[in-house]
Amino acid sequence: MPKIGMEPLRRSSLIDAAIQEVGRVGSLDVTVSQIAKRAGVSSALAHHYFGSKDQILLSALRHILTLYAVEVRRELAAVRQPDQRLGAIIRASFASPNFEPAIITAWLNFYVQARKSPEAARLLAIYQRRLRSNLLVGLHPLLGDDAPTVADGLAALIDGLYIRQVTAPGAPNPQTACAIAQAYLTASLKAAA
Amino acid sequence: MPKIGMEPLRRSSLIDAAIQEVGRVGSLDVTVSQIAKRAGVSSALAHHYFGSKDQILLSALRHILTLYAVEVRRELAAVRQPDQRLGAIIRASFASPNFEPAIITAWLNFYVQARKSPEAARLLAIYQRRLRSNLLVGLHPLLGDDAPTVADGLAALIDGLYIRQVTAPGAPNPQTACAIAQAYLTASLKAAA
Amino acid sequence: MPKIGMEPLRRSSLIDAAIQEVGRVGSLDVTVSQIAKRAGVSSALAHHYFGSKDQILLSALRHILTLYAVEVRRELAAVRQPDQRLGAIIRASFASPNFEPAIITAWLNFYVQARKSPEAARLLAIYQRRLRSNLLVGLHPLLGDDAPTVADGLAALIDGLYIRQVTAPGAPNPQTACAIAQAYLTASLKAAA
Amino acid sequence: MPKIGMEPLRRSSLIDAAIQEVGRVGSLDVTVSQIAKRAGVSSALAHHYFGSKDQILLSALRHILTLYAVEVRRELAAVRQPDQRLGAIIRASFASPNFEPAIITAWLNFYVQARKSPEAARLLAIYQRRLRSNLLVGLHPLLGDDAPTVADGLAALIDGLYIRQVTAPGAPNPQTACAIAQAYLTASLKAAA
DNA sequence: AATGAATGAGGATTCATTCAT
DNA sequence: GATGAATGAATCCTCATTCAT
Repeated sequence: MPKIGMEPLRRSSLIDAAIQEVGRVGSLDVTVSQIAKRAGVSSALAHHYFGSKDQILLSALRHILTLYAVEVRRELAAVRQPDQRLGAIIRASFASPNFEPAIITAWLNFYVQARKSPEAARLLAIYQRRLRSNLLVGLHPLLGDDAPTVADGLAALIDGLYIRQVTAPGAPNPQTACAIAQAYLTASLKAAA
Repeated sequence: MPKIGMEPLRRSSLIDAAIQEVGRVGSLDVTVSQIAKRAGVSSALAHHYFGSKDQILLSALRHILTLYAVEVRRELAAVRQPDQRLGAIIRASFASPNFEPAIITAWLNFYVQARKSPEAARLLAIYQRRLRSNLLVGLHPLLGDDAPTVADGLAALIDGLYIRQVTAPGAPNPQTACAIAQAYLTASLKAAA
Repeated sequence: MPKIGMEPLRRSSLIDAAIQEVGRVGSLDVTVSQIAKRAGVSSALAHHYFGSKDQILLSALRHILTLYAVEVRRELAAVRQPDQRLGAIIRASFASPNFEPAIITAWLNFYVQARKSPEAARLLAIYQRRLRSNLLVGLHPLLGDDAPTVADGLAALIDGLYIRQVTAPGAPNPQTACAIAQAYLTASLKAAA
Repeated sequence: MPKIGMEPLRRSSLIDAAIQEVGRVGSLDVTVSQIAKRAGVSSALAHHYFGSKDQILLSALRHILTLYAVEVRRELAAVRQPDQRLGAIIRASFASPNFEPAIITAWLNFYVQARKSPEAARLLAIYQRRLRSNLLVGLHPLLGDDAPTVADGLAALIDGLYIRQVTAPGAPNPQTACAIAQAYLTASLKAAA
């Protein structure tokens, strides 16, 4: 068993396991043992690699944010025209890897964790700033001074549609959710014109 | 000391204390002792009145939902014209008692709790249905078959604006948040026309 | 069982149990459970009253130092002539309550603990200062400037005789140990004359 | 890498590391990893060479006792007259290699370990017997039947002066400590005369 | 009605030790 | 010879909950 170079594999599978467990249990009240067992290792090993439960959860948060960032980058890379950037960002937010219930549940819980852990708060703030900035880049040429307000609205709408996937029974499916956000954008632009 | 009719007072102050503690700590990881201490009683008494910690938290959730329902009713009662119902509902969602950070934080945490506790899920589902139904009553005359989609969007936007108060640094203030939601409504109606 | 006013009784029996366990095991590697079990309570209760294992051990240290101080005071109170003070102090150091193996072992371990815990170091320093000061009060009229050196020697001799009770097989018994210390004093005075 | 004859070097550096760590931490609560890291090897290697943590500590104890024995032999070898043997033994006890804080702290802790480990107790007993015997050889010609008592006193005084280096703030420096022990000897002889 | 006393169950964390390479 | 990988067995500590008064 003990091969060399196990660390990255273990870290990765523990992070995955943490996200899945948070998704399964529905809260951050998961034990290190549960996470470790799902990853197929002992809880001692989890501590060996991460130092503490908090670090495991923080790494999981970082991973989730990375997944999201990857999706955004992928969608933006495919864009040819500047005015399609906004659509790309919206699509990224509803793309499948980020939109699984476990991931959404984890995300929801990390909103909570950010109220306790400064480091989690810092990471989420980075995400928030980046999203806002991305939206503004797309909105400013079209709306001028009205851009910030629409950006705030769009960000809130995306957030709301996102977490309602797991908090509101009968929430719209991903495609519909995406369409609602796109419609918000279209309507806001039309209203401003 | 043993006064008559202490029970409702005790229950009420314990519920308030629970909400404040959840708001202060930022998560449901509050101990019964913390809640009891804030309410000025022993933790044994908290159990005496509520039976368990879960029941305390559920009662707090019920209380929060009631506060919201009261606000909605108050706003709707002031409405004269049917087409002003939607504005009333939106206003209610951003009215001050519901919009304090402690309450929002508690609300956010109850979204989490609903993933673990069927009873909490049931209560939240009632709230979601009522909100949706209220919105549909106002939207249907104006939008026909498009009403459900706009209702979903509006509900999501309200939710998003709400939780971003505590999860997004630099989120719009209550008035602006309310204005954004109203603008969404206006724009959606205009776009449909 | 649950009567009122249990706290002082529990604290006292836990402290006794801690000293006995340290004496039995021979080191500070005693578990809170062992201490609690000997005191006839749960380990949770030990934590309830003391907050942490360190606090239990520190309280035990305080108790030991108090026992010693009591003995010194008792012997000094019985003294009529100033020049008998030194003999009283020496006697106190070898008096029976302080001279049980468990107590000596605990004392030895607290010397160790003082190298880790500032609070333990502080308490031991107080004991050292008080002993030195007591010795100097008696020695100064007799030896003048030579008093400090003899005081240091006497303190060291007492310490050495004390811990050798548990570290040197075949160490002199309490009476002999006491006589050795008294002889040291006599010889030092004679040598100075 | 695999060099021939690494074993004695590894063992030696691990023993040194163990003593230094015990001195640094102040107790035997040092981990094998800490010791191994200080010695620049993996903890697995430490086990490979010593078998267990206890064996590492026992070897360190043996090493300390050897250092002391070497010092005694050196001082005795330099002695010309039988009546100078006692002075030589006293000097050896306060000679620099044995008198570093880390060594003294380790020594103090080994007194503790002897209460748990029979093997440690055995080693310390050998040291105690040898010291006593050495002292008696020098004292008997001078004191006859009084020799054992003075030997016990001198041994206790040396022990006391020794450990007070690390347990009593403001303890006499090595030279003064040595002088105190010599003075004890002189005074005892004079008193007996 | 109210509480101090008490505990069982459980969780994070540490660490000596083993093993495959 | 040397080590990274891995774990079982503790141990401290917390907390919801119960109970006698």
